Amino acid sequence: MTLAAPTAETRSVIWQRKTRAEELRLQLADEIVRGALLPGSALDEITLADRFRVSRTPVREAIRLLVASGLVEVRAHRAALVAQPSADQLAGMFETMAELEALCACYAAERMTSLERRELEDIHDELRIMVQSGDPQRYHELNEAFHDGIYSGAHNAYLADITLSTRARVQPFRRAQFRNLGRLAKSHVEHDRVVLAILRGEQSIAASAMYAHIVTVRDEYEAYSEAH
Amino acid sequence: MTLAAPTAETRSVIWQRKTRAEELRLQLADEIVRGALLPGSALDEITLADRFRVSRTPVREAIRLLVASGLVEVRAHRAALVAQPSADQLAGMFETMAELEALCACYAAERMTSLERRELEDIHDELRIMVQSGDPQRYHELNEAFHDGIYSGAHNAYLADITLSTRARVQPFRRAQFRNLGRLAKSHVEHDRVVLAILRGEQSIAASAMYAHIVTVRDEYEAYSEAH
DNA sequence: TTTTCGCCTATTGTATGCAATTCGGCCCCT
DNA sequence: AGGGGCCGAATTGCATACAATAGGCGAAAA
Repeated sequence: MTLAAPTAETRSVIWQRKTRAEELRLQLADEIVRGALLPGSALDEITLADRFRVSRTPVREAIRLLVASGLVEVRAHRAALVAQPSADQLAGMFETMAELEALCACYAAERMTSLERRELEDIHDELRIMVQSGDPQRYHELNEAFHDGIYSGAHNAYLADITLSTRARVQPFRRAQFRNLGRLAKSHVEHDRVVLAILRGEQSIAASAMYAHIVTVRDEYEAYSEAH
Repeated sequence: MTLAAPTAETRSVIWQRKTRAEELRLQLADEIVRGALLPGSALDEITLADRFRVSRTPVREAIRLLVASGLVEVRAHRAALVAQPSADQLAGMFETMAELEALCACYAAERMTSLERRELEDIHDELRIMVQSGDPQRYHELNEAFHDGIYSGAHNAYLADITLSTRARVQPFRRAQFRNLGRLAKSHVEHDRVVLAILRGEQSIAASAMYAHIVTVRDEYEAYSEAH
């Protein structure tokens, strides 16, 4: 979800190698995940084409790519909409995400190299500092890196793909969770259990700890959601 | 919105409601999964446009939809290719599929309605007959219905989606498995264990039985693959 | 006043033309 | 003779024009 460093030089190179449709896809996916484009809002082709200074063709291609990834929904002859799953669908996504993350943690405990384990521990330590300094934005970035590290540590590219994709699809519905500093501290305690189990190679403990962590994340979302 | 009766007239209307790109997507996905389009083969836009009597535009859109679903790969200014995962990637897909199917079976054992359980049993019984009559094509269709029944019985639409999608992506690499009549009988015995556990509501047994079933499917593929 | 029918407009879906880029082949140089 | 660079043909990427469709709006009838 992170874009390349925005130097003028690399941007021009990347721009020439990648197609405009691909750039648009990344940009739109980022805006949806970050919440700049809210679920249910319409993706008007002409407006987007005008905004990005391209024709409708690459805009349409980008939208089609996003459709299959689940972030966008279309009906024939209607504007594309940022996906707005029902409560049931969202519950299923959270449930599945918990299982997938737990599975990644299980495999990670089994398969991570010692280098990967050290890197995970480093990120975890940085997160501990963030809890105290209380920078939600930076915490969020490190948290993503933490989970990404576990995905790749599972040594299963396909599993990592669909887990990350699931996380992205759920992300628009849990943006406000890191405003609460108390949540950060609790989250770190949960991470702690996961890291300990992974470092020790305790697969089932890693899985259940991660599952519990995701369930807590879901509960926090639901509590926040009910209150607003 | 109410759906009209499926007379020839309304069918033509429905046909016009869908877009050509969507039709193409379904057609191409079917050909890829069925093996008419082999992994690694090029999807030439002009050839496809000519074949389906449309312009390149809907062909391109269909390809973009398939790209995001993982059945097709593209590089800028190169022809799209039917996805050809490496041995490692394929192994990861099989491993993930086993976990996802096991998870579906677990939830199905917990959540299936009595009607769903009866329908699953019916399909299972039909499969038993197919094993004896030995119609591989019909067996394949019923087998798909069997697994689909478990997916929907899990009562988690998102999990069902990604499991089905995973199955589709792996399908091109296990087409020849039902030629072997002995395999059909063994497969049915494995199904038997799964069905029994689901009907009894034994979640963990259902999951492990399904996991074992998928692992066997993978092993059969690998044996076949090595021999050819 | 309400409901229904039909036209109109705004937006999406498709076709086509042109630009950009890749790759194969040829030529030249060493 | 072999390797590297350059040019051309073919294919994809993008822009624009046109067609088709769904929903809005208004008028007319109940």
